[in-house]
Amino acid sequence: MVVKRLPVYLRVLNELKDEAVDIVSSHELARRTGFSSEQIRKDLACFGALGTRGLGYRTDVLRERIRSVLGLDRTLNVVLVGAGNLGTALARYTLSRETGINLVAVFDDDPEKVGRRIEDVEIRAMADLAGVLAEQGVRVAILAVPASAAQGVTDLLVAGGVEAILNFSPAKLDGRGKAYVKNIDLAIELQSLAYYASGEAGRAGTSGA
Amino acid sequence: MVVKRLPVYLRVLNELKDEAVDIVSSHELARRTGFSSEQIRKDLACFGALGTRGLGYRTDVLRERIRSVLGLDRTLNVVLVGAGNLGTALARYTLSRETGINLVAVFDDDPEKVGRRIEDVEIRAMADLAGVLAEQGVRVAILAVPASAAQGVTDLLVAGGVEAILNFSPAKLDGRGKAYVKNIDLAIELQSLAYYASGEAGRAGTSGA
DNA sequence: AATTGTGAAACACTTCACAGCC
DNA sequence: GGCTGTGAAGTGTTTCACAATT
Repeated sequence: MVVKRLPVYLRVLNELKDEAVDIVSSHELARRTGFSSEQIRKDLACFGALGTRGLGYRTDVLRERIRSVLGLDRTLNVVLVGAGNLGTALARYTLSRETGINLVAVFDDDPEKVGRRIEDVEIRAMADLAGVLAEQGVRVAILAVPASAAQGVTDLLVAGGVEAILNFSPAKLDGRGKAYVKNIDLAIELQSLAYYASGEAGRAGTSGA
Repeated sequence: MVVKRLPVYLRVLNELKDEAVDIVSSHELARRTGFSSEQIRKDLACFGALGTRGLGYRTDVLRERIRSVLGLDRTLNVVLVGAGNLGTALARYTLSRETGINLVAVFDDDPEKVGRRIEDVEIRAMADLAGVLAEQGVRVAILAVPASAAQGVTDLLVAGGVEAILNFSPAKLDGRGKAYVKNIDLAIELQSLAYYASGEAGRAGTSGA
């Protein structure tokens, strides 16, 4: 799928911007991303011819185009639910990097945690969730709650208008036909690694999620 | 790819074990995993016919078979490099769950952190890395260091015999033909979500990594 | 000469359809 | 009747080969 590669292009384009490189070829992008040059040309062609034959692609044009396609040219308000170890780390990670993503609030149902801050974002009670979603026009959420609570929280998020959920809990979630759910299950990733370390797989630098 | 689904089956089989269910059909597995029943039968058939026609699969047999295929029937020693926010959270996560994975050590190059403990695992200096890898027969590593350090650490890990690396740093890593590298880039996942929240994508519960 | 853009071929993965079995 | 196992068809993605452009 194309969309998984776009943020990779964006990362490289940001690096190129720092290096003050104006023009880049699909071959150079291939070297830096690990994708094939043909695939890169196909990807880039699919949102309008941008390159110049014999020369390459203008980095600034490409960067803005990808940001626009991803919707990162508009501010993206995100909430995180679950302020445990993983949730807190994810919050700090999101806040610390220039990803174009604005974490507006963190929620947890533990009264002990409510009122604390992660950097300058307050941890709020679940009761406030619907209000914040509506007020801030939040359409993306990160979920880092126990599996048993995951579907319930998902339903609250969907009811509040959230359209995309990044789910770190080990549960199969139903977006109720309204939200896209992307699962990242760390236990699954670790257990998959066991397989690759057992010697069965081909040895190659593979670009995962 | 089959191997990404095996840990999902394993999770469901563990749930079924808790529920004292002895036999399960591909349809029930489909309901619980979100995969299609045909796909499940194909997956399970690929490591030997295990089901009984008209009945289903024996959960205990299936569970042991999958654990064996994944290599989880043998103890899997894992190290983690990088004890920042994310690394620490990953360490706690790995230690807190019954994943069949044994975190033997955490490494960091910050002298401030060396000597501290995460649960009962000590944070050690990078200088100790090669020794621990050899002594404990470590073949899997988790990488949560800044992008700039990632390839250097990868080379140390590969030199020490590591065969699979779960990489959380935003960098394309080269396993030098010896190690399988699986990337999980949180920034990429978040930026991809922006796309799905912009209304371009079909609305369905999608099972990601 | 170098590079993009793209139809065609190759490949991988998923779904369909149904035979075989309990 | 219900379920597994599987060849065949379908679908989506990647690679190949090369024409078109600067």
